[in-house]
Amino acid sequence: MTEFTIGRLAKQTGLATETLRYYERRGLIAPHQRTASGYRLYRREAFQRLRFIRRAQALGFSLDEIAELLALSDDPDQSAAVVKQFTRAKIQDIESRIRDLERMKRGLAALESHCPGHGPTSECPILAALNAEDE
Amino acid sequence: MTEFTIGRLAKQTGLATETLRYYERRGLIAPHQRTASGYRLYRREAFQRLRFIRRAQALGFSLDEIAELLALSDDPDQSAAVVKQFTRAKIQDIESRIRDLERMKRGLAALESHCPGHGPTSECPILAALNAEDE
DNA sequence: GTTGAGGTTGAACTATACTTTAAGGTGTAG
DNA sequence: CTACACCTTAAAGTATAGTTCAACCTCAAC
Repeated sequence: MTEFTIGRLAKQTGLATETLRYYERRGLIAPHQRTASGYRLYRREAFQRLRFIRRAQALGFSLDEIAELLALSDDPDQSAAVVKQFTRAKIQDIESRIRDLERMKRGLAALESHCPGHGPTSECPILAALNAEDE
Repeated sequence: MTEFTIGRLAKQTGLATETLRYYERRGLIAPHQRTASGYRLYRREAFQRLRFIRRAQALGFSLDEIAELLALSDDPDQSAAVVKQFTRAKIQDIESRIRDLERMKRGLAALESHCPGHGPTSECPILAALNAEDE
């Protein structure tokens, strides 16, 4: 069997059929053809494409970005330089998000360490800090 | 002047009037009273409450969580223990997100270091890795 | 031939934090 | 008295990644 209905593809990839149709609307993956009655038929390449999507998602790329990556991958005239630049930008984006989260974590940890963990909220240093006049 | 219309409160806090109305719908802040014609009137406490919201947001709390924090702050019968637990849970949440991002970053950095940055996409190791058969 | 699993579509819903729009009332300065 | 800035509401739109729903069609088995 070299062709799969959407349900088989879904079962084997662990995705929901609705997700596959959603990816199609987003331009990420299309069935190779349709049956006379309109059923989607996918070939083995679909698994590869979905694996690409899954891996790229795990690396932090959005579906829009993945669509761009797939377009680059599909077009032999494109340069690897574009992909590298894309990757670098994503690394910087992630580094920036990590810095934001580290800052939040430090702020929370400082508050948490001052809280005795008992008594009324009126004496809670965490709430006091959020309410404080000074900056 | 001890009372402020929504526009004045917005200007002084840097928030949009729509955002203030949105916060009201979300149960975060309400005007002290209304004029006969329905205009919202806020008192000085509103600035404090909005500062609380801003700071809590900067620490990574969602508006729903901030609503809970404000409710805890408003209720003298609540224990500081709840706030401390809340803060701990948020720290763990943030640590988990940082770990996810670190993992992504390592994956991207590994790919990026293998890419020469020139040549056709067909020879791009980044795309190759995303397409690769093996796990 | 009917039942049940699985397929089709478009639209609406989820979560988060707003922003925008539409249609209309209010307050004040000239 | 008429601009014009500012206020009101409810509803819809934005971005992201789907999920759920309604109404209907198809395919294989019994």
